[in-house]
Amino acid sequence: MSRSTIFDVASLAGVSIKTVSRVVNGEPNVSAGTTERVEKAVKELNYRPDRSARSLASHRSNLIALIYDDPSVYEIPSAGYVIRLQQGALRACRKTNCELLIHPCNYQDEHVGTELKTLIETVRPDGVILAAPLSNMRNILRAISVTGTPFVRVSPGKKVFKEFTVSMNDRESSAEMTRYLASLGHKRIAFVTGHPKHDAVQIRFAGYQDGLRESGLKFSERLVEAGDNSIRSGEACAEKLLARKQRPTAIFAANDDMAAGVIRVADRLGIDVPGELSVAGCDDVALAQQIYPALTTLRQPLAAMAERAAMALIDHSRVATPLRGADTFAAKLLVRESTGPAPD
Amino acid sequence: MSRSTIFDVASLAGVSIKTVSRVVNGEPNVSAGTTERVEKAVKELNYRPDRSARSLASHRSNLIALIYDDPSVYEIPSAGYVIRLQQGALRACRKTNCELLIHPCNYQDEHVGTELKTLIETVRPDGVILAAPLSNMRNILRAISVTGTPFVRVSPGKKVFKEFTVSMNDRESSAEMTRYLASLGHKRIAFVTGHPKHDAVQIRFAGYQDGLRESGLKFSERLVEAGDNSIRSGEACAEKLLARKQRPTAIFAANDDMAAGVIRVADRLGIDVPGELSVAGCDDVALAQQIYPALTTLRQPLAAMAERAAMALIDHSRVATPLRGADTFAAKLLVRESTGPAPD
DNA sequence: GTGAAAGCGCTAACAC
DNA sequence: GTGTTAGCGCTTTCAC
Repeated sequence: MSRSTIFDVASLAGVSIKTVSRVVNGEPNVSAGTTERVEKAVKELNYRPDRSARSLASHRSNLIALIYDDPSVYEIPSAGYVIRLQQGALRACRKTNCELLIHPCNYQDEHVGTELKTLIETVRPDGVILAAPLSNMRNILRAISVTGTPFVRVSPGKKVFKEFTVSMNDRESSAEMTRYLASLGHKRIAFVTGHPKHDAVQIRFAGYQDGLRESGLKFSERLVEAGDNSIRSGEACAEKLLARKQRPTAIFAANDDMAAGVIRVADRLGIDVPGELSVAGCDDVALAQQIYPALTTLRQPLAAMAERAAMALIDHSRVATPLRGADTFAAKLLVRESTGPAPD
Repeated sequence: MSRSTIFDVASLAGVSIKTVSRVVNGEPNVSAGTTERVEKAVKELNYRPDRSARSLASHRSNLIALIYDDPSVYEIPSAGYVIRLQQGALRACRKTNCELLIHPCNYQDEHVGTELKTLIETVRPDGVILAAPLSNMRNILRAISVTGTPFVRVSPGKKVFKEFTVSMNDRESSAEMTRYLASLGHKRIAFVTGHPKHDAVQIRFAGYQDGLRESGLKFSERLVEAGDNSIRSGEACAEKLLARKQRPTAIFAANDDMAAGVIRVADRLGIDVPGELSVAGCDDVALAQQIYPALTTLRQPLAAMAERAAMALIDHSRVATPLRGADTFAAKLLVRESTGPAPD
């Protein structure tokens, strides 16, 4: 059985192909009776509009491209990050009959810009979702801009471009976490900063400082160590922080991996978590629930963010809704086992 | 600047559109000089063939669909599994100018069949990659079969259908792991079976028995416990196995999660791994390297398998190469910290 | 409210 | 080797 076309439906329903097109696309100006007959014919013939023909005629591909940094298979955090982005974007695509094209790439590659430009010119998606850390990089943003394809940035740290952006309220959430720790009685709350290139993670540092201030604690550089987002760097920072004579009673790390590193070191040093030391992270990666004690952390609503991004792009391509400004999503503070009252 | 079409290239190069088409598609029967002029024009105009027009005319979508069970975000093993599949399939797609469409779905949903049928009829991919555990399920296989779209099954346990299949040599590899444990001097090697619906995992049990036989050890049902692939089930099995008076000195689990559960229980019971008990898993999920001691395991070359699957489908769609039989990929035995010589 | 006609940009089939 | 001609199955435009 070869596929039925719009002509088959039209002749079965006794109408013109244009009317079928109207019904199929939910356009107005079709009488109820006609609509019904057409729908019956569609069902009877198991008719599905041909994507290619539709795209060719309408100049819309109904394709959304999701671009992200290629996760190393063995870095769970990235794998989970990517999966959540995909899940959110797919949700929007399914609602709207779009398809999602995924494109992992290496943000350190000096040719990414060209690669992405070629990709977009070849595929011609209706919109592009650019996930962090790619969404911060000027060379990448520029390469995509020149194609003229609408794009949305997910979790960019700085709002350098004017394009639409979805992000978590990193600063407020980090302040909230800090206040939460202070509310447990902690006075010496340390912070482990993240990779300097990862802006979102930098903003959390500012939030930490806000939180201290709001809790009436004062900031001290002796309570800050610089990591690079890796577990190992978290360990290194923890070793320094826990070697201080005035050792912190709480450590808040700019991401979960580093927080996991902190816990690991505490374990090695025989420091009880959370009895003697509270540890908090950020991101709620899968690891956060696997380690012992399970990590108190902030969950970035990534799927919701990606869904919003995809939806905005699709709307924009169909009804030309504007694509500017920023949508902020509140992080959720997940209290688990790694935080508790400050020791006396 | 609006996109240039094949006509623009043709007129700039002073040839017909058919000649441009020939050059762009690498078809024979074009003189070197003409080819050169056309290529120059292509470059000058930054011409990219339009996917939709091409698909419409050629009846090929240049789309490959990758279908897999939707990973729960917090189950790392699945996230890593999916990412590896995607990476492999994408590799093949990039080499061949295809695009990859991903479609996570819930294999327990009673309507998956219909869902996938609709997906395929709507998208019309040139081929479908079906990953385990979906690749075993008759209702799903049937739904895809009726669409007539070529498909490849990844890691199906049983070879029920005649379609092309890529898989790991589960049986041989499990036998190898068992022989490896025996070679360390272990006499009582226990096995934790996996979810009865997950066929690949079942075959490992057969491989375990092969390995015992090949090592001159005899099989005993008292050394087997039935799990369901979850960490928790691994813990339950370990509790039973380690409660035996004649306790095993090695436990081989049909997947890594269950092996992790075994290690967790050993830890709780104060049994040293690998001093008093060797533990081995299967799959090399991310978790395998995160736990302490790091898990000795078998790595399924998922990315290579998915790449092969995608490549086979693309070849098939372009040059009608047959799509039958099975490709087997050897697993890699990764010796890490959880296995060691048998205690005296 | 409905329809006719003209493409969208390419490939396929065949002619030269 | 190269060109001509017809579609592919839809949307768009405009007429009624």
